[in-house]
Amino acid sequence: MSSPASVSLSGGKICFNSHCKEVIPDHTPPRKKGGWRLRSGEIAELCDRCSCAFEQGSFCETFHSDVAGWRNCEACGKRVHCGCVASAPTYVFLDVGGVECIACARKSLAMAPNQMLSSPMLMHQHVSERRDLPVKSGRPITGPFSGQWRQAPHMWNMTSLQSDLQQRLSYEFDRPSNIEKLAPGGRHSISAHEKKFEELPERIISGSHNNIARDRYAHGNTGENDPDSTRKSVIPDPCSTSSGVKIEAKANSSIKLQPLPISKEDSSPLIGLAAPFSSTNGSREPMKFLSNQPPQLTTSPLPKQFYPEGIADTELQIQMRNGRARVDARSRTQLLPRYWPRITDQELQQISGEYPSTLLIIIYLVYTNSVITPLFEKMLSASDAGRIGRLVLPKKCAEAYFPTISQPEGLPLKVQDASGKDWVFQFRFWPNNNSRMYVLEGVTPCIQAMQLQAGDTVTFSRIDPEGKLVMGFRKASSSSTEQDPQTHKSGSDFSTPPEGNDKIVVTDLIGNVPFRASKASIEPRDPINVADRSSWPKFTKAGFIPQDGPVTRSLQVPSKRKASTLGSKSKRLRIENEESMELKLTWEEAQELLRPPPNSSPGIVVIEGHEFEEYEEAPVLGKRTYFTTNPAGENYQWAQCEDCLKWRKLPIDTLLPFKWTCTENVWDPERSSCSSEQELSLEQVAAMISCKTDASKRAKVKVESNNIEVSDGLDTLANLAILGEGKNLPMSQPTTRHPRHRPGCTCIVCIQPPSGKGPKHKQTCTCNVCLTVKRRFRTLMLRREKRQSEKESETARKQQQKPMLSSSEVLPQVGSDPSSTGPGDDNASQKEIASNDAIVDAAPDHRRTPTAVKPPQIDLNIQPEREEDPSPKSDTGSMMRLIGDSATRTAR
DNA sequence: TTATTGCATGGCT
DNA sequence: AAGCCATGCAATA
Repeated sequence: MSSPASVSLSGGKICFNSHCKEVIPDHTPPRKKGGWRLRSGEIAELCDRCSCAFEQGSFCETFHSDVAGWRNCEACGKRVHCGCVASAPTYVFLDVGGVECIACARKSLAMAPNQMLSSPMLMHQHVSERRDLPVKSGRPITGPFSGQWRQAPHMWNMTSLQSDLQQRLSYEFDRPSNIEKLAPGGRHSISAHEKKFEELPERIISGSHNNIARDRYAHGNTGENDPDSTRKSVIPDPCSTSSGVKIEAKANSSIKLQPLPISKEDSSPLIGLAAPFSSTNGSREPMKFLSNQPPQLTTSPLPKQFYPEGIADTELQIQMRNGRARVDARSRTQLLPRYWPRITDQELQQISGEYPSTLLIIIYLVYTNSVITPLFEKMLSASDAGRIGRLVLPKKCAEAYFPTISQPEGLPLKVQDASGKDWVFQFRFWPNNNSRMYVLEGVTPCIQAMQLQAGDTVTFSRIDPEGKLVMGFRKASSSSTEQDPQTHKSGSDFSTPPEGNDKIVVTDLIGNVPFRASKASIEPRDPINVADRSSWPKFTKAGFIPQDGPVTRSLQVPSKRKASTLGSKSKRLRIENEESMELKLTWEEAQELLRPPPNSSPGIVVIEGHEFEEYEEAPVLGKRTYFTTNPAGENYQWAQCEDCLKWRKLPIDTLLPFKWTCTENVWDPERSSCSSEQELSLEQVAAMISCKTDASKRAKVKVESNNIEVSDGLDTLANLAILGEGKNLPMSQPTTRHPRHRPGCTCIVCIQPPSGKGPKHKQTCTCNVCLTVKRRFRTLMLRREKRQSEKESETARKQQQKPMLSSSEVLPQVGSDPSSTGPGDDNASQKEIASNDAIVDAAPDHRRTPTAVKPPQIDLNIQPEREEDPSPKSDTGSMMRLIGDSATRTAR
């Protein structure tokens, strides 16, 4: 059975279903999901009827009802045909025996993300079957971490941008209705399909989190049972609205799972994992994952935390610790997002592209013996970092994570810093407007020891079960030139853990994003072989070097009130920018991948003076590809198979569906199967992507006010390509809600296209912004052309002479080339391809043409103007003006 | 005079 | 419009 379907006498293929025998006409295109996956990697070809049955999950019911192997789901009792390949994706095994149908498994999965260790088929299906879940309107692109933890390892491994985006666009998470589901049921066994884990340490593989989970919940599954919880436990059970899961782990081969509450406004899970990591050279590096999906602040009372009144002693805290993390999590959801310890989507993508989540957990399992709960972080204000020595604490954070204090004098609080040194701060408050203002007093020595300044971020975490508070920090990158590189690292850089401490010494468990920096220290390797144990030590060998985007510190260190106000403003502006950038990344990613649905052209809507493509039908997500030009000048694009992750060379004008696989490689029959080898080695492909990556790095957009560097979305291979280069990676900053758009706003909307204030975008810039702008431009030009054709016969005749409106007609001042034969965007991209002989990140666009021609030089740096310019030949060269003009007309 | 403390103010979300 | 919080500032040491 090497081929999905045998060939019938009539030339057509016979349905793979042995009970069917129906002939599949030759002209029938292969169904993407028509059948199950064969061992060869191919998809069993079924006739329409069988294919439908398979897709509807009724295949075995239809054809195998009288065959042995049926069992009942342990949870719902539904019949499951075990042992049949056709049903393999529809159930999972339970450790405790028995099976669970996919639906029930999914529910469990929603609450126990470590079950991503389960069948990848399950996960795959899980991801792809989320249409049943509501998608929040208005925020189609959900939080960066949405679903990431629940992806199958292989999904992570092949996480390309589209995978991530697809998930974000396609589904949200189940909201576990009760936490008890976690304890029973058992961990799903590791599927035989998932070869990646065959090499995993036995202690990990064999370990079951069940015990831990039971332990966790037996110990006090909620704060309600905690002694300290009586202080202020008026919070409803968060599980009723919880959707997130926090992962905790022990080195003794177990994982703790803790659902984290998500506010009702938030649909994404809050997933936290913090893990010190010890590499082979003995250094220890923490890791963490956190959802950075900002939840809405709720108005419910804050849950009280674990510290009893007036107690800051670690030993005592231990006694109060049972089940606390859950309460913590509940609290966190009510904190302002800006205080969330976080990792950005981009970082996660980088991480996920390189190291599947499971690996991270495993690494965590192997090397940690503590559970780390990131609590919150705060960017230091000038006041915080000043000599007064008072660190203003976000009220909700203080009330949620620090001991309750009833007197303004507060109590001493012991916090361990990155070096293991204990600090004692006075945690107190001031009455303020019928409220309280919480501060940590006496932080100056600590701040100075950490060499922190305004703009840097301090982080607070907790080590369980000790309950030890740990304080880390993250330097604002702009200080990098001012400081010793050694000290510029985050507080979690822990090359020499204190001796005699059996526990992992937690340094910065929140603010640091180890993967980001570790990336620079990772040697390039095959991202597919993620289970290769030999590659683990490479993971975190070097210290973490925060790569925060440059921040204009001067704006944040005011000395006078006036300046202070400026400082305050600038901090907020900075947050805006940070958020903008984060949003921008997402937006760019989306723009890059979204395209009009088939047989439909986008409309244009103008929002606050900026136009957006509007699709009557849902836009299509396309697969991200990379364009290359070989030495012979031939243009290709490269795409990665969704299944086997191999890279295939395709014609340049090919438009790929989001989930594209080798079987759909009709352009190269020899490589139309996952079993066929890659034309180029991963290294070679990576090298090409590297070219692109470098190029896009050079073309990064910077926000004027703080010079935050923005990276385009990196996908797996791009990650691979830049690994080991030792280059600093940009890091997104904490974000907050998006502010109103105002003059001077540098948010994603207002900076589109890149304004003249910031770094100029070159004509050859292939950043997402530019590509999108070009694409919009082309779209609008085409629309304009169409309009003109309809209204003016004379114009129509001209159009007939030049079937495609040359950009030179619209922008004669921008130096179009007479040889231009296609839309400007295509030309622009092609020019770069031709001139650079390198891969160009191709914004998916079905109008792309393979013809390499000189592009019209669209000025990407013009200042957006909102006034309508009636003249399409405005000498401003402002594409935006043109677009705006066109858009405005279109909107009419 | 300087540092510290406690509270008030006002910008901002 | 309420509340947060960055910071000013007067009182005090």
